[in-house]
Amino acid sequence: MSARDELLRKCLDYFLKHGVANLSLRPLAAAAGTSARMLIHHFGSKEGLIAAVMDQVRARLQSSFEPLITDASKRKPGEIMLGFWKVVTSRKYRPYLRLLFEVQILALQNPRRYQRYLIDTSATWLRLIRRALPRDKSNAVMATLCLAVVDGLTLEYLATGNLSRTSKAIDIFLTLLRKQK
Amino acid sequence: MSARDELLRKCLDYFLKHGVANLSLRPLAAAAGTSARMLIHHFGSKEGLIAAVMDQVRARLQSSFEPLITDASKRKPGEIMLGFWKVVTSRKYRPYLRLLFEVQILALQNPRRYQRYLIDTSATWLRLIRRALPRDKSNAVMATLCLAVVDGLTLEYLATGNLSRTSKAIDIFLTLLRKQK
DNA sequence: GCGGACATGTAACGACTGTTACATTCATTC
DNA sequence: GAATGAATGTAACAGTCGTTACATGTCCGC
Repeated sequence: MSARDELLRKCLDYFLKHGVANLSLRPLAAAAGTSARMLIHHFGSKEGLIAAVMDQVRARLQSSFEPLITDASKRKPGEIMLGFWKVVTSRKYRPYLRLLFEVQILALQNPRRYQRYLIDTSATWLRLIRRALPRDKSNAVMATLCLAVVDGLTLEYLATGNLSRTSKAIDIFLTLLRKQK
Repeated sequence: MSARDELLRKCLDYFLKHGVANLSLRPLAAAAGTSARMLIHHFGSKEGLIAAVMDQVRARLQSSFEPLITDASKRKPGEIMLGFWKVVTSRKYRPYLRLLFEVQILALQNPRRYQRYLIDTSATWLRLIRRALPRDKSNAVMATLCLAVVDGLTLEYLATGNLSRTSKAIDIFLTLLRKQK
């Protein structure tokens, strides 16, 4: 593993802990056991560093959702949504989701700087959900609703830490979906 | 209207445009036609300024949702949710919602600084929705779900600007709710 | 042993940060 | 009319920011 990769890993850890909104090179460098000088040297600029780290975030998340994607055709929609919810609320991925939401919100206020990190986020997830739903004319809208439910409940879970109530809400939603047919 | 109130109004406008994450006194002062010196003089500190502005945001939002709250008992749950959706997606309130989401996300990474601005946000809305739903044992969880739907769809709407698709998703959700009974 | 590319440390640059000291104006009150 | 206190302008403080110039070290191919 190259020195740059090692550094990238430590930077990712720091991002997951401290977010990206108020990121400052010197404290990050100190935590990673190096200097701001070296961060710029390896990543070109602060922008480049953020891009590299966020690419890493996206890669890790995508690999985590890969099983859900590949097995999508063999499962019921409800199972897939529950699978999503399990990953999204696991302690391991909590900081990742926090980071994703942070970038999404920052992009709302500062599109020029952050919007590029959103390219895949919403569209990819929407596409995935659409594949798991019946291919009728309401497919796109229904996928929008399912994504919104997971998003909204994830946000509520991150804010309050109340896993029980939010998980029950997912269950109710899946019940509504079943009764619909 | 006192000079402070006038200043506060201009600061609020600036917050709605530029957010709070990367707020800097000097550009804000320039936009408000004053100096950083005077901002500190009137509000004590940057912290005090943010608190004053966010209080203003909360007050304006609450007054906007007041009709929905007072008439809640006379309407069907679906109507109330649609009313919420109308307010939340109106051009006028778009920047307010952006700001609210921003503060919520910032609070996730920096609770000490921002959590106080969240005190009412989630709990108040949840309480309101609960009052509009049947008082059965699933009341709290159902309210959680409804709030998450509005939250998730609002976020999607803010990010993509696609009002048609997100509005249709709300409609589908309300249809699911009606079929449930 | 030598040269050359790369890694790294030190220190600094200029810009920007919130905040404050000092001076001045202005209106009001005794 | 003098005095007092608030409003405001100017300039600076000490600190942090991303970035860079310069020097030193370190390792590899020849």
